[in-house]
Amino acid sequence: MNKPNPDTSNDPASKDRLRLWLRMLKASRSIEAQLRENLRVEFASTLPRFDLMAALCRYEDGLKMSQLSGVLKVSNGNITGIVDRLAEDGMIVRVPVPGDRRATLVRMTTRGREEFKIQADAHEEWINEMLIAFSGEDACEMTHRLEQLDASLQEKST
Amino acid sequence: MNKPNPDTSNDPASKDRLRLWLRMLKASRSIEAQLRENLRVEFASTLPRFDLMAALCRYEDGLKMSQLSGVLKVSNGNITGIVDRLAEDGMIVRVPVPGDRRATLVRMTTRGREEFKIQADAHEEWINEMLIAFSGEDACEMTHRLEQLDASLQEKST
DNA sequence: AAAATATACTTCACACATAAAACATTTAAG
DNA sequence: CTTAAATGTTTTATGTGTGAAGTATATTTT
Repeated sequence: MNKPNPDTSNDPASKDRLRLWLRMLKASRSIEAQLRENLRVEFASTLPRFDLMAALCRYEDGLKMSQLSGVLKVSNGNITGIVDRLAEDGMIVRVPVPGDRRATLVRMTTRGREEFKIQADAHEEWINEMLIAFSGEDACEMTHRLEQLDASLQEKST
Repeated sequence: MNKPNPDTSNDPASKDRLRLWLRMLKASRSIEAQLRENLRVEFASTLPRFDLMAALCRYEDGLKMSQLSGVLKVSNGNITGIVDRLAEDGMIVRVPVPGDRRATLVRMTTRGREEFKIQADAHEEWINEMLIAFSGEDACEMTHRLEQLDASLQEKST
């Protein structure tokens, strides 16, 4: 009775790691929820739209649908819908790729770039306020640890 | 030209905090995606279902819909759908609340409790493997920092 | 060059997620 | 006691998110 599961009882750190994950999940959900709310209220937009524009802004020449899907790590079908709506709003355009009629290039419009600049500045300021509990140094150290985690996660999936 | 936004240029730590957030988001999305995949493949289930059962298991007497909504911090309407599907699968039951015909109490079934126990053990082991890059001590320290963040976030929203 | 494969994207069926409106019931006010 | 306000839940409209199937076009094999 009350015997812990053998798999996890082997590793006394298991509970500590679980606690860490639950904390991490709570913190990131909480921040994400606030960002979504801010984007909705201030810019009538959403996080996926913001993320997609952020990705596109890093590539002056635009990205193909499948590249967007890879960069944002969401499914192909999902990208279709987000691009549809952003295109309707005139933030981005679909451009045919010469020499390959299957593919579509997606590029920011001038209006999209202007609008994104405003949103990105606000976004940085929101984050700055929410993470005010971390000094610059604290933040760098946490980032470093999370980079190690990321490296370790990539290893496993390879 | 090239003048940084005045709001954020005031605080030199702003960029460090933004980097931290992007890392945190990447890490938690990556872990969440793996958990979702595991739940789907191993148990034909989802993270929202798992979360709801986890919440319910902490309350032997069950929870009302609105309490579930509060504990899980998702909208009322959302809870309705997840409860519908879990009830269809016999994991939980809706029980009328005597004296208040508006409310419904939701409780785990015996089968639900058995099934959740299996899933929760697997879940802990998945997390243990994914966070293997952190020693028990590292994990505790990170948890501590995230708790500080959480406290700071709660403050602002109050 | 015809047939098999691979690639790029969209569509589909489903499960979440939200805010807002609708509905039912209870409680409070006058 | 009857209306008004508050509470508890569901419904609706919309926007993600997924995996799998479908369509169109390119590429490779034979």
